[in-house]
Parts: sequence; structure tokens; C-alpha cells
Amino acid sequence: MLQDFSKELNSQQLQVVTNTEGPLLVLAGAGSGKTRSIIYRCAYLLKEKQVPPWNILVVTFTNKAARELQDRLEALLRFPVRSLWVGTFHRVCSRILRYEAAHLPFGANFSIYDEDAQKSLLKKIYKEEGFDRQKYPLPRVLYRIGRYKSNLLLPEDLAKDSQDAGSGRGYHDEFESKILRIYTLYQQSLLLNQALDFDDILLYTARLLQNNETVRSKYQQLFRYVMIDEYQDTNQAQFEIVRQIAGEHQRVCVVGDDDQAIYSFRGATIRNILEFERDYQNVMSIRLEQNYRSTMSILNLANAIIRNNRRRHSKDLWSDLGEGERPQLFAYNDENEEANRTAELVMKLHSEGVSFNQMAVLYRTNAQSRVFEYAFMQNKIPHSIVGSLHFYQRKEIKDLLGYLSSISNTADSESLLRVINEPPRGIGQTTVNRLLTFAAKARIPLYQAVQNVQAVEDLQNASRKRVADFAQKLATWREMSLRAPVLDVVKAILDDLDLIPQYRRSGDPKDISRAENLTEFVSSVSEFSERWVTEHESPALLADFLPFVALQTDMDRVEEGAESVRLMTLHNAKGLEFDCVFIAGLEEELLPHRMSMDSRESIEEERRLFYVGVTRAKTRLLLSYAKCRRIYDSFSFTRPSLFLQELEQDLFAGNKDPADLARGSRPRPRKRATVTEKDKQFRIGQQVWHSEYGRGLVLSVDGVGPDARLTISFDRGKLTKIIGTFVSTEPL
DNA sequence: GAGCATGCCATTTTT
DNA sequence: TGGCATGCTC
Repeated sequence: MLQDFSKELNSQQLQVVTNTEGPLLVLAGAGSGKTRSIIYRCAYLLKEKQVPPWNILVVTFTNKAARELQDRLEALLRFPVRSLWVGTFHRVCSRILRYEAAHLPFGANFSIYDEDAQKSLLKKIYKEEGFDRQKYPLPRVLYRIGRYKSNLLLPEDLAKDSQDAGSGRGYHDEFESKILRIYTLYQQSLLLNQALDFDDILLYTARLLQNNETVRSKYQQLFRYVMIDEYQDTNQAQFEIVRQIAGEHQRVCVVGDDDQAIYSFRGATIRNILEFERDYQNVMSIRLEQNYRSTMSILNLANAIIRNNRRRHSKDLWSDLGEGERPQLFAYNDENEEANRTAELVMKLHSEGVSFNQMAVLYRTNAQSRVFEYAFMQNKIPHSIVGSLHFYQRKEIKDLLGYLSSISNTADSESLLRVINEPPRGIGQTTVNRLLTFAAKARIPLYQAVQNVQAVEDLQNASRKRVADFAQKLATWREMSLRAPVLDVVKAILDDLDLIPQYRRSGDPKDISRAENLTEFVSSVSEFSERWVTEHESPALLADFLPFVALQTDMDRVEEGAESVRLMTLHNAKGLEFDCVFIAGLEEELLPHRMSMDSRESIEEERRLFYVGVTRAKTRLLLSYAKCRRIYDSFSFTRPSLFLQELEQDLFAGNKDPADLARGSRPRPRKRATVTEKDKQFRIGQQVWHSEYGRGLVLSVDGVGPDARLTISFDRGKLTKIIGTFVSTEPL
């Protein structure tokens, strides 16, 4: 066995595989075969060390990575490895919480709330308590709550802290105490619904392991060998979970790359990987620096980019795949040109024999995908957008999931509220309010109130009947879901509601796509069920399916082999590789993003994001920026990214117009600055000139002077909204 | 109680 | 720009 391995692995990788008995830190550069090392390490434990699969825990960053790992491991071993624990932190922890529900303030069938559900819960709290949404914006409050949770702080801990610190004074303290109040109510309402948000899954697991010795030692003994991938992107809660499980036996292997840490906005801290050697005793550390993915020209660029970061374990990637083609840098006039030229380049590469699924277009923000999608459609280039419109965030899918949660977890009044009149069945606001009042008085969930509608006062007979009918349906589905396969339950609900045919009949293309999405959902349930049956030899029930689907993401739905160009954000590109990679929008305020330019740390993280993108490419890398970009409905001039400015020109292939970059790097006024005439006035019907679009006619004027928003019809056929500064009142 | 129109809002990254 | 909430009307 070992001999087989030594043919397949280099000496560092082999070290990773065989050093299984103590804490191990693997600093694995991009493309250095870390997944491969993890897989072989598992194989080594299973075959050589005879460790039972259920004693091994492997935590990956995405579900997709978990599945891939499992598949590749089985291919290597040539037999199925069923009871190995492989999954994301969220998945593994949600499993633990369901097993250990007896020790927790919620049942095994708890619901999992996504961000939208979190928001609607908060909105309701704001309404009841009269909080001001301007003063306490939802995203900000949610972010704060998330931060508390990933640092393992529940409201009661904070309350204690603020008491210790003495009474709060001033505006800041008032703000903090309001946040704490909101957090407290929010947490209460989650529990009332027997629901957890994403952060709760980690928080409650960490707490349980900390506080309950029996449970802790159970999992310490179960997870005799622990491996954590992408350790650079773990947060404090995740750190604590690992420590509770593996701190005692110390058989823990963490794999990561500090240069690829890109999730600090979600509470991840690079500290975990930088300090691993202090957190555990006698840590062995191994560096994987040989890259098996990219040519040297690409790695030279990657190394040059990341060298500008200060806080890192310094390392240089190298490969023996030859020099290859140097990366190309393109300067375009605007985002449309960028998209069109990219589409042309894609077709050119395709005609040279590169298959579509070996090409990817990467960008910083999802909003950038639109122009590419359009250009690719125009050119009939097969493409798939990864992650922009979340399948699981679509209304029709969430409605269906709302039904499923309502019948699975009858405490989940929020989910029931979502679907109680969707599709409309004549249970309006008034009726709902009366039901809610009744439920609150009786201290029962909405589900019970609906079931006991006879006892609810003040209801009109017609309403009461409609509620009773609905209650009957719910009860039937629920009854069915306890024993029948989930696929049957889903089909029964859809049939009873007549949802798909109704959407299909409407004729509205949006509704037709809803019908299609529901059909796709059914086939995903069916796919899940088939997998489940082969693995568990019993049919999948609703209670098996719900926890699975709640942690699914759009990323997990990309068909592997599909012959299409992938369009995705740089974040989503983590862990992937393609022959040809395009990175678009390399401009100041886009990459680095304007929201992340306030501190050195955040700029370094943006730089890492660029680095992650670059290191996805095997043979060809094509970078671009636009000199002018439309944001919402106005045009802005842009400057090339700082990250381009700090690079030597000879890293790139002969640039068509190298002067562009030099010009861009000269200090220039930030925005709206090329046309310098002062005091321009515009009127309807006036002739104006634009450097690119040529002569045009002003159709409407909104505002005064250079800042006025104009609608202009250009002679060349373009009709656009633009700000006054961008056009000249005289021929150019 | 349902559907429509209007006006307002925010617009980074996601398990 | 467009998605969402609110308010208005039938």
C-alpha cells in the first residue's frame, strides 16, 4: 500500500498522509494537491491503520467538496465508504445537534432559517417593539448578531458583560444596548419557533461540547481522527468545536493556505491558521509548495500579486509544467465592450479546441454577471451562472419548503405564516391575526391554533371553514410524512395545491419558470431519495430530507460535466480549476471593492481574492478592466486596480496598449473628471458630443449643470442615461 | 380580502 | 436599475 502511495505522491504529500498520530499543520499552496493528500490520508487510515470509517471526521468547506472527496476516495479504494464523517461544519454539527437534542432547548426536528427568514423575524420584532429600521438597519444588526454568535456569545453573556462594565452611558452605549435587546428578542423568537440560524448550528454545538462532559467525551472517542480543510477560513466557533473534539487526543490535521483566506466578512479569522502551532502541542508542519496546476507564467504573476501582502507565511509557488503563455491584460472602454470581447475570446479559444467547461469568467460582484450573460446569449455561447440567483431563495421553492417545515416542525409558526395563504385560499390578514391572538393567549404555536380553529372566537363562519379545510390538509400531509417517503409527500402537496399546473397556465414567463423550478425541485428530491436508499437501505423520509436541503446551496447544484462556460464570483471559484480563466473588472473600487478599502487588512483580503482567481488558471489567464463602467443608472470613469498597478509589466504578454495602464496609474481625479468645462447647462433638444458614442441629442434633463442626469439619443443609435460631465457641449 | 400601482429603497462576498 | 413594501381601489 505505502509503496503504491509513494509513486503517486511527492515526499511532502507522503508526510501528510503518514503522520497521523499528532497535530499536523499543512500549509498547502494553491494547486499543490492538498485534496489529493487528504484523500490518500483517509485511505491510509482506513487500509493501513485499519481505522473504522466512522472514527474519521473530515470537514470540508462546501458540500460539493465533501461529495467529491467521498467519490474520489471510493474510486481510489474501489469500495464504498459509507459511514465516514465527511461534510461541512454546518452539516456535521446539525447532525450532532439532532442526535443530542435531549440536551438542548430545541427538538431534533428544528428548522434552519436562512438570511431571509432571519430578516423577516427581525422585521416582526421591530414592529412589535417599535424599533426604527433607519436607526438599526437590518443588515447591520444581523451582521452584529452573527459576529456575536461566531464568537460564541449569547445575549445572556453580553448582558453579564455590560453589567460588569457598569451602567452604560451616551449614545454609543444606547446603540449597543438596543442591539442587545434586539438580539435577546431575536433569540427568543428563534427558540419559540424551534429554529436555528446558520450561526446557531455552530454556536450550540460548540457550547454543548464545552458544557456537557458526557457528550464531549462521546465525540472525542467517536472522532479519533480529525481533518479540517480550508482551515484559514474557520471562525472562532469552528475553532472551538475542533478544539473540544481533538484537543485531548490531538490527532488533528488542519489544511489550509493563509494566502487564500477570503471569508473574514463572515467572521473567519486568519489567526486560526497562523497560530495553530501555539494552540496545539508539538505540531508538525508541512509545506506543499509545488503546484501541479498552472504554468510558471501564471504562477509568477500569482507570486508577484501576493508578495504585496504583509501578514502571511511567505511562500512561493513553483511548477514544472513549463513557462507557458504569459497572462494577457485587456483594457476596454466599458463593461459592455468587456463582455463582448470576452465572448469573442471565448469563441476563439473554443475554435482552438478548448472546451467550454474548461473556461470560466470570474468577477468580484454578482451584479457584473448580467452583461456577460447577455453577451454570451447573443453569441449563443453555452454558459451557466453559478450562485447569482439562488435556487433555494426563489419564492416558489421557499413556499414549498415552508410547507415542508410547517408539517415537520409544528412549532415553526414563521414557516406556517409564510404559506397559510399562499396560494391564496381566503385566509386573509384579519383571520390570521385572530388566529395569532388565540395562539398567543393559549401559548401554543400557530399550527395548533389552526388545528383548533373551532375554539377561536370572532371568526366568520366562512373563514372558519377555510381554516378548518387547510388544517385538515396540513394534518393529512403531516400524518403521511411520518411514514411515507418524502418524494410522495412532496408530490402530494404539489398535487393538492395544484401549483405546477397553475403556474404553467398563467402564461407569464416568470410563472412558467416557477413551474419549471418546482419540477426541478421534485427531481432533486427524487435524486436525494435514490442516494438515501442505497446508503441506508430504507426510504428517505421528510425528516431525513429537510436537514439536507436546508444546508444545500446553489454551488452544489452545478452539473459537473455540463459543456458550458462557468460565470461566477471570485469567492465561488475557490477550490476550482479551469484551463482558461478570465478575471474581469480589475478596477479600483471593484477589486478592491469600495466597501473593503478602509483598512490594510481588508485590502489584503481583496488581494487574496485576486490571488485565488489567478491561481484557478491552468494554462491561460486573461485579465481585463473597463475604463468606464455603469453603476445603477450612471456612468463613472474608473482607474485600473491597485493590484495591477503594483505589478511589473513584463509579467504580462505583449500588451496591445501598455500605455493604458501607465496612464491609469498616474494620479487622476477619482470620478467624472475628463470633461473640464465648468457651468455646463443642458436643455432638451440640445446637441452634445461623447468621446465614444459621438454626436447625440438631449431628450431629457434632470437636474442642473454638469451633474444633471441626461437622456441622450446618439446618432449611432445608442439611447442612454448619462451624467452631464461625461458629454461635451461642443464637437470633440 | 385580493390585486394593482406607485413610490421608495438599497445596491460585497455566503455556509 | 429593479425588487419590495405600502397604500389604494374594486
